[in-house]
Amino acid sequence: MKRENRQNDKAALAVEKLKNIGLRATPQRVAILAFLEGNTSHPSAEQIYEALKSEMPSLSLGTVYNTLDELVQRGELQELAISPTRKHVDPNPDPHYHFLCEGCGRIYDFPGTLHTEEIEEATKGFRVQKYAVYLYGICPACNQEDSDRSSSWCAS
Amino acid sequence: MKRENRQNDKAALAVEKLKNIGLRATPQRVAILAFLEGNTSHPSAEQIYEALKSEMPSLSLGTVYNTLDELVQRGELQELAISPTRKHVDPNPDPHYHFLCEGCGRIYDFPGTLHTEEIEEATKGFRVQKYAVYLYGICPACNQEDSDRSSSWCAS
DNA sequence: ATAATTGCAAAAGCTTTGCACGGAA
DNA sequence: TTCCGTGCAAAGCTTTTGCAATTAT
Repeated sequence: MKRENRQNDKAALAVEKLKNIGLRATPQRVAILAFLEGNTSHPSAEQIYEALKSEMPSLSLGTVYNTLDELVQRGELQELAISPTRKHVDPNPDPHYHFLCEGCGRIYDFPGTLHTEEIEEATKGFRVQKYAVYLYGICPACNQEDSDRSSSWCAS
Repeated sequence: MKRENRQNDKAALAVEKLKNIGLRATPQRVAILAFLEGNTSHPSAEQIYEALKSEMPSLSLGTVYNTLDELVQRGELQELAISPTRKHVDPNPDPHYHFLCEGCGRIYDFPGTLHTEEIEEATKGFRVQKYAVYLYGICPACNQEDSDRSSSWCAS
């Protein structure tokens, strides 16, 4: 019941958002936008498609790509080039940093703002319109696994 | 004459470098490394291939990819994911920022160091091993063109 | 000699595109 | 009713891979 309401809220929000930016509120777009609402997993198009096709079997991957493109162009979400092989999206369009764990592939949000004034003397004449900061390494969960593995390796 | 010597120097440097990192000094690798030496254009694999195939017609694109992979793995150069469609390489492996001009597609180097301590409280438990900072906007040359265009548009 | 490397071509991903049908406004 | 959006399938691009022939050491 609660879950249903949450879903309805997200769907309503999605419809609203789509109308605001001048896009038709099709079931596909609503489903995609509702899925992304408050989602911090930074999914790829494929992952969104996989997540939604059970509740909407007719959905096609092409539509996911098209919808994401529209939403990116209208500034509703940002595209991440943090993975070397796949694009991911972040429903939070505000600038912040991202961390890709090389162990599990998860992408994490980090607060952080780049002060382009710091490099202003170098950027003289350059108009910086946006930026991306990508961090790479090992997340706490995978770090833990590593120590587990080394402990057992030490103990054996 | 001078140009020839410079090329020989670069080739010699390339051979040296390859031996140091335990790779056979094949003509293909030497050509690629010599081409990249001191090159600040951040070429893609395709661009390297195009630039070299006149002087080495037998060179294949696959070899360029293989060589770049080896060099990246051994830390001799870094891969840039700044373009949404293509990977580029930078022969300078030291961390710094990059700027992609949306007007002309050129990639520029910028001095700059990310102080991960700034976000240390958020990164607690995260092991940051490397990072990338990508700036997007309009470079001075394209900016100039823009004002030229608007002036003539105003004047007409 | 021999193990690494090349070139070629095919394959693999991810993403985009074209087009006829269907549905939102 | 009109035009936008969808689904499907094909095509496009960049990158990777397999393998026989070649070559650096």
